[in-house]
Amino acid sequence: MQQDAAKTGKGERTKARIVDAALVLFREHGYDATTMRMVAERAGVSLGNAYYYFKSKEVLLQAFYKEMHDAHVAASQEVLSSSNKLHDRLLGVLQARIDVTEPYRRFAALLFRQAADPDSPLNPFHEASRATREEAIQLFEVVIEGANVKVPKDLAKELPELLWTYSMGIVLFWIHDRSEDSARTRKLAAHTSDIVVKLIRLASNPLLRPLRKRVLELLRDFRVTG
Amino acid sequence: MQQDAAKTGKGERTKARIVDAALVLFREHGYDATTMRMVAERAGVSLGNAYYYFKSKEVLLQAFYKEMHDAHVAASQEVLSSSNKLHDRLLGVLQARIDVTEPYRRFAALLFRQAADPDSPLNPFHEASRATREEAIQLFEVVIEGANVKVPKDLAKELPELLWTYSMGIVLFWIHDRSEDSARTRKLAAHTSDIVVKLIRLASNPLLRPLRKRVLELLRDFRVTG
DNA sequence: GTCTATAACCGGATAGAC
DNA sequence: GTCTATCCGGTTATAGAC
Repeated sequence: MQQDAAKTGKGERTKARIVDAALVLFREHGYDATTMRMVAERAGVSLGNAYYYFKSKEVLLQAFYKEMHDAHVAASQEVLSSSNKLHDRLLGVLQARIDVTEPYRRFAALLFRQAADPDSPLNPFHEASRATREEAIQLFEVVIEGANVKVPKDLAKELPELLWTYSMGIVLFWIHDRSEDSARTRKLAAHTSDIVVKLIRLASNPLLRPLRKRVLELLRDFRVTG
Repeated sequence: MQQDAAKTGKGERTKARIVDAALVLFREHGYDATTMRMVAERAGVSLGNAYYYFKSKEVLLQAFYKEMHDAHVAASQEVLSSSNKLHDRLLGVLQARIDVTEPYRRFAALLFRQAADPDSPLNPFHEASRATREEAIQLFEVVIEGANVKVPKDLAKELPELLWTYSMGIVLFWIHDRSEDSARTRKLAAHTSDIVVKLIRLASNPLLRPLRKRVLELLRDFRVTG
């Protein structure tokens, strides 16, 4: 938490060495085949020492997740700065994620599995991962802000989180997608993003205001996240 | 696979003893705290023997899942035979599940976590669990069949699976729900089931036929299940 | 070929000395 | 903060009984 920018403490460096070792080994052998003993050895520390810094093997995955997220944001910049069409922007961000995470599909499955566990720190609804989640949602705020669409204020407020949820659905599909170069997921993203944009327009229709109000209220009331 | 109805083979009985032991211990101590050695001892078999019948600790959970499903179907019968209103029937089935599974919320989380793994036999999209999944979807077929609603044929065909998916969403919420007696989930089910019924009516509107067609086509094309 | 038992392995996790 | 030694439990190898 607190940390001198000038001299990075010894602990910090050791910790970084362990993370680096884990990332390399995870990439090379996969999560299951990578043992904590291997991680410790590569990092040049003892097994017990590795556990001093990381309570479990599982939490080492978080580092991996963070890395992927950063790469995703970077890869999204191109579309986001070149088009103001909602559909292009949304689809572009989805495609960027596939591009970036494609080599790590098996990993993503692990992350997803853990995320499904209510008690896991990786759980996206969990307090511990609030920051990560909010960062991910922010990306969709940018998607909307830069698009030339008019949506009712009430909907606009919830839209980023809704789109994030939608994108999580795409990820879920992708995890099960065995097609070459994730072609099926790419197709799915292309088709559904178009529909999502249409649904946003539909939901913005004044005639549907009562239903929309109700759904949005529900979302607020039952948001799992505090 | 093949098995005489008359004399249950010795193996069958041993297998049953192991499942029974596991279910009791899981209920009593939870999944993690229950060791395979405990299960074996309680079943009166050796550890190796338990593994002869069950390839892993994980597959023992399937027995638990099956038991819950059967109980859910049974508990659903009351509403299904007493009302022909779609909303009542749908909500009734959702409530029945909460009633039945309430004591096992922590378990359900484990099942869910495993189900999220593409390679797990518990994965609802996995070939191995096709039968279980179809059985679950069938329940929603009954929900619709006995209801006095008119929906376009194309939608009717997909509706059971759609409702099943919706119900899985409720389960996901429930897993994270820490409220007394799952009160929040019950409220969520009540509110959303009402909205779902309204959405079905909306989607049945002739004006929305083109969009509906498109969404349904998408569902068919991208069904994860073969 | 169907079933059962014993012993060992392996790796995640912890205790406690320095 | 770091190490060594150890535990613990899922899983496997293997040998033999029915």
